[in-house]
Order: sequence, then structure tokens, then C-alpha cells
Amino acid sequence: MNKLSGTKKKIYEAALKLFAQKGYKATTVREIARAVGIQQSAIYNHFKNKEAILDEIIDNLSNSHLINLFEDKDPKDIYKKGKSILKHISNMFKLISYDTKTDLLFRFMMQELFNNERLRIFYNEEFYQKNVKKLSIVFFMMMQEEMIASMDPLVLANEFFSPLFFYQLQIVRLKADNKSTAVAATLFEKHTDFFWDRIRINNERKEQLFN
Amino acid sequence: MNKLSGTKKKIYEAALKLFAQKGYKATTVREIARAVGIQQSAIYNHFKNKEAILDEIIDNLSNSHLINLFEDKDPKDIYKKGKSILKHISNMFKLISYDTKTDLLFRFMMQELFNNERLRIFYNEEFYQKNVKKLSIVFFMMMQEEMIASMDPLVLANEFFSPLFFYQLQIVRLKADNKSTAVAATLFEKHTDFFWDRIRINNERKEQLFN
DNA sequence: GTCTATACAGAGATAGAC
DNA sequence: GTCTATCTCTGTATAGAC
Repeated sequence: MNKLSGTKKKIYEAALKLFAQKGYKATTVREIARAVGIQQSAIYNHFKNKEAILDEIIDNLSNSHLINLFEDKDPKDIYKKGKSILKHISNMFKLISYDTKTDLLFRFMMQELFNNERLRIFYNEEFYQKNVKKLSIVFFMMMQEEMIASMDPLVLANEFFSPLFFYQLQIVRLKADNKSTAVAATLFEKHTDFFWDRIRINNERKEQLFN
Repeated sequence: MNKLSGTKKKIYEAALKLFAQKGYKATTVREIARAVGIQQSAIYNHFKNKEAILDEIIDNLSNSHLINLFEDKDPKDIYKKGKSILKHISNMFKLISYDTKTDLLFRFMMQELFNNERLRIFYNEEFYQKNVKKLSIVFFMMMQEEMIASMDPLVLANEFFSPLFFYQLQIVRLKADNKSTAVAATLFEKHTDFFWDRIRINNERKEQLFN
């Protein structure tokens, strides 16, 4: 996507912004053109039609930070860091909520989720399943090393993931109304603290386990 | 809303269904009329215009089960039930996800959240704030009675609420593709178990507290 | 209150000159 | 590759007969 010609990239970015703000259907080709600074018909030199712009945006979601919470790190390498890796992931969610570009992608995704089956497939496989599975591997390894209490890793992964998603939605929603996000933003860290304290095996409990 | 004349109610319900499925903008007045079985122009005998239908739907959200998780019970009366009240709320979320009518309202709400400021106000005040505040009162009372560990009740309320919301979204999304919701449905209960076990003060810990 | 007919505006897309 | 002009279709809304 970064290798597109100047105008095509401008169209892509203007469209993404408008789709995220008003939705795909409510956005007109004329509006996109106006945002880019060209005539409406010139759009068709770069995209076959309006839907082709939408498709290109969906195609490119996979490259975004929205889904790469682990930044290609292998869960098996990072679980040893314990709480700090959870802090890191939690912080990724927070950064994404404030990053102007990724914020648009998230808003676009939520906006069109029920209108586009390809998008739902992306959401399910790349955004949800992939991340939750990686998380559950991390938790599974932590259990084996007796860093955390033993329970269903997949449930644990869902429990860790879901509040982060919710708080992200909160931030993006509040930003849509130019409201303060300060309180919501603190919840990312508080979630990790709360969660880790719940599952960790501290010294006392560890002694109990081995006695 | 239940006191509307026959046709007006039919229009309302057909519109809600279509708005929830395809979004407000993508739904045409003709489609609504076709679903009701009347001519497109006849709609205007019952609603001033298309937007008036949308407004009426938003007005009526407050009457739905979507927001009345507590069914008008006073938090101060129910906290004593401990875990079972959490189970009850968790189950309400699950039921809502499967109830055909409330499911539509939820999907409609998520669909139009970023397109309608009034809807965002409703979401924030009625769906989120109101329920989370009631929850935090419940948790606060539980803390005072030393049923659960002492911490910020509002954080706790958010931590309990957010996975329920997320799992509800999962169910509604999966249903949109006619996929199985069995696994996702189990997460409601597992969440409550996980959560309660985290915060409750069991006998051992209680003894530690008092010694 | 519903119908047919129609007005009117807005949207997506194409043709052809430059 | 961009422009102007235009086509065609679709959508909202109104008028007026029944």
C-alpha cells in the first residue's frame, strides 16, 4: 500500500478517513474526490469503482498494528517476562486507541463489521482468534512454569483480551465526541494489575502448593 | 411504542430489522414498505420522513431489556446474594444475545454507534454508565460486608462488565454469519466464575484478615 | 390510509477533449 | 491523468385520486 502512486494513496487515505467517520454507504465518491482535491471522475483512473476502494482497505488491514499485538514475537520466547509482557500488550491497545491512523482502522472495522462479510472474517481470524490463541500459548507456558495458577488458557486469554477491546472502543467512541478519555485510559493498566494479581502464584501460595 | 396503530408498528419493526441488518443509510424506504406490504409513499402517512423512524427507534431503546440489567432492582437490596447476583447479570447478557428482539437492538446500536450522536449519548449514559454505576454500588456494599476484597469499585465494575459486552458482541457477530455460538456462550459463566474467584474473600483469607 | 404518478436531488459511472 | 459533460439509476418526498 505504501508503494502506491501519489494520487492513489491520497484517495485511499481520504476514503479510509471518510469511511471511518461516516460509514462506507454514506460516503460519496464526490466527497472523497473533494478531500483529495481532484474531480470525481478522476477517482476511476485509480480504482475500478467505489467498492474497489473498500476492498483495498480491507486487504490492507492485515498490515496494520491493529492486529499485530505481538509484533511477530513468538509467544514461547516472551512468556518468561511474566507480568511485563501483559503490560506491554495492554499498552499496545492503549497506543492504538490514540494513534491517529490505527484509530481510523479500528473505527472503520467497528463501523462496517455487520455490513461486510470479508471484514467479519478478518475480524474473527486476524483480530480475535489469532491474538487470543497467541495469548493462550503465553498463559499455557506460564502455567507450566508455575508462574500463574492452572486453568483453561483459552478462557484466560479471553478474559485478558476482552476488557482491552472494550476500553479501546470506549476511547475511540469518546474521541468521536471530543470528550475526555483520561479516565478510560487508566483502565488499561488497572486491568493488567487486577488480572495479574488474580492469576499469579505468589510466594505464599507457592509454598502452600509445595507443602 | 406498543400502542402504535397496526401499520405504524409494522413499519417500526420492519425498519429496525433492516437497520440492524444493513445499516440505516443502506436501507431504503422502499425496502421497508415492501417488508410491511404497502407502497413506499404510504410510509409517510405514519412517519414524517425516514429519519423520524430512526429517531423513534432510538427513543425506544430506553424501554428495552438491553439496558435494564437490574430490572429496576435496587443494588442495595441485592448485593447480599453475592455471586448469584453476578451470575444473574451475566445470564441476562447471554439471554439478550439470543433474544431475537434485543439482539436486533444491540446490533442496531453497534451498527449506528459512530453515525449518530444521540445514539452515542444513549450508549454512554444508559447502556454503559448506568449499569456500571449500579454494579459499582453492588461491589462497594460487598466490600463493606467483607464479602469481597477491597479495591476500587468502579474499576471492578468495568472489569466485570467489559467481558460480558465483548462476549455479547461475539455472539451477535457469529449469528450474523450463521456460525455456531456454542463456545462463545460458555464464556459468560466462565467469566463470572473466574471473576468471583478473584475477588471473593474465602474462609482462609478471611482468617488471615482477622488475625 | 393507501394507491399511482411524478418531481427532484444525489449518487455512481462513462465518454471524450486536453 | 485530469477535466467537463452527461447518462442512468436510485432514493426521498409530495400531489392528488380513490
